[in-house]
Amino acid sequence: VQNPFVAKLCAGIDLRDDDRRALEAASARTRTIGPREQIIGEGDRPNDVHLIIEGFAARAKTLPGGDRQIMALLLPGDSCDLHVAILGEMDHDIVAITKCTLVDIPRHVIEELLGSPTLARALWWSTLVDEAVLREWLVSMGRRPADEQAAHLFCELYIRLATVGRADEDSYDLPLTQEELGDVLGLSIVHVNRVLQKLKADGLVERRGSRVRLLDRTRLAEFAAFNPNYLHLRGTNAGPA
Amino acid sequence: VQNPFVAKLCAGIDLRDDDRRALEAASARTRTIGPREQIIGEGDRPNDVHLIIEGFAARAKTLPGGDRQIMALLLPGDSCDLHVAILGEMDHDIVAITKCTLVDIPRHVIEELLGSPTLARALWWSTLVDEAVLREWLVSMGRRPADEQAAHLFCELYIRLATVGRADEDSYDLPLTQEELGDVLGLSIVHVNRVLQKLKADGLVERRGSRVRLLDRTRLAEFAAFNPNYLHLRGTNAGPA
DNA sequence: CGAAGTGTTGAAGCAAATCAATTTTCGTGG
DNA sequence: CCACGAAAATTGATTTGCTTCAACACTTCG
Repeated sequence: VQNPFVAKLCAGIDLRDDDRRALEAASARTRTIGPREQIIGEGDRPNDVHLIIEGFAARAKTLPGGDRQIMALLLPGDSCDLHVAILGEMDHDIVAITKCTLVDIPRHVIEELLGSPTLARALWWSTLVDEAVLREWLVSMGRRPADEQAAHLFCELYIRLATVGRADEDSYDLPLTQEELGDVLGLSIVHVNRVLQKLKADGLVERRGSRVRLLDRTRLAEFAAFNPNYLHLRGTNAGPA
Repeated sequence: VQNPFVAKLCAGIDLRDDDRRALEAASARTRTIGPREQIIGEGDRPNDVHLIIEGFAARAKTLPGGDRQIMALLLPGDSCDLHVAILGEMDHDIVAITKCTLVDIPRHVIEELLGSPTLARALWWSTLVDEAVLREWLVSMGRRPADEQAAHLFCELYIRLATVGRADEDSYDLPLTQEELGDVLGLSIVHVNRVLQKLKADGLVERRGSRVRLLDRTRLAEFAAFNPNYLHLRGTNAGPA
C-alpha cells in the first residue's frame, strides 16, 4: 500500500475498496512545509483537518519557563486535529520536525467520509489509538526509568512505522535531534545522550545518524516491558513491509 | 443540576431539554461497588458503557515490577469506556478508589443517544476533553517539578469537581491516599508526603483528612502555571455551585 | 484492645539535571 | 571542493530532586 492513511487505517479496521479510494481521493492535494515550521498553534481554530503524508511532526506544549514537552509524534498517516471541530480551539501546538508533506482536508469532505460507516469507524479507531498511545507514554514517564522508557519508545515507533511501510526488518529512520528526543521523553539533552549510549552498549539499540537499528527486538521488548496490545492492531501487521 | 453527566456535558455543549431528559433516563438504574473493586480489567470486552455517578475511580496500568500508574481520575459524570466498542478490548484497568455509584448503559442505548446530534456532539466533546487532560498530565509529568505538578492537579480537580457541583468556594473532597496520589503523580509515597507539606507551608494547599482546601487560588494557579483552556469549558462554569 | 492501613520523619543512595567545555557533524557560501 | 560557522553530539564534574530503606506515630475499625 502506498498511501499511509490507507495503510494505517487498514491495520486497525477492514476497509472496503471504495473506502480506500475515497481516502486516496481526499488526500490527493498535498503541500510541503519546512522543518520547525508550525502547522497549527495553540488558540487556532483551523478550518481544515491536517494529515501527515510524509515526514515527522509533533504535538507540543511549551511552559512559561521555556521547557517544552512533546505529547505525540505524528508519523505518516497520522492526523493532527480530527477533533478540533468540536473543541473549538487548539490547546497545543503542532510543529513539523522534519520537512513534511501534508494534506488539508476541508471539514465538509471529512463529513462526507464519515458517511461511510466503516470509514467513520476507522477514523474513530485512529483517534482512540492516539489516546492509548498517550496513556502508554504517561505510564512510561511516570513509572519507567529513562532507559526503559526510551527502549519502549523505540519499540512503539518500530511498529507504528512498519504499519505504514516506513521500517525494514530491524531499522527505521527517526530524524529527531537528541534535544527533540528529550522533549519526547521528558529528559535533558545530556541524559538522552547517555541513555542512548547505554542502550547501544547493552546491544539493544544503535543509532547512526537518523537511523535507528533494533539490534535484538526480543530482548529490547523484554527490557522495556513492551506489550503492543495498546496499539490495537489486527493480526500480525506488526512486521515490516 | 443534580445529575453529574448532565452537569458535565452542559459545561461543554449547550444541551436541549429533551437531551437532558434522555441522559437522565439512561442513567437512572444505578448500582454500587466497593472501594478497590475493579470495574473493568485489561483484556475485557465489556458490553455496557460504564458511567460514574458518585465516587472516585481511576484508569490504571500495573507494570510487571508491580509499579502502578494512574492515567486518569474518573469523577462523577465521567465515562469509563465509551470507546471500547471500537477498540475491541481494554488495554488497561479501571478500578474504584472509593465506594462508587455507577450506571451500566447497554450499547444500544448509547446508539440511541447518539441519534441526537447535540448529544453526539456532547459525548464526543467529553472524550476529547479526557484526551486533553491526559496531554496536560503528560506535560506535568515530563516537565514540571513534583510540587508544581501536584499544585496543577489540585487546580484541575477543583474545576472539574466544581462543574459537577462537588466543590465549594475553596475546597473539595479528594479521598485518595498518599499512595494513590503517588500513582497519579508518578512519585513515591514519601515524596508525595513531603510535597504536600511544602504546599501547605507555602500557604497554597491544605489537606485535612480527605478535604483539599485551596488557600490561595490565584497564587496556586500562578505557581502551577495553570491555564484551564485545555478543559474546554464554555464561559465561566469554572466556579463552584 | 490490638492490628492493619495510613501518614510522618530521618538518613543514605541514586538517577537525572545542570553547568561547562570540547568535539563532531552538517549546511552553506566562497 | 574546501573552509567556515552553526547546530548537534559528547564528555566530565557537580548538584539536586526524588527514591529507598527503616523506623515510628496516628487513626480507624473489627
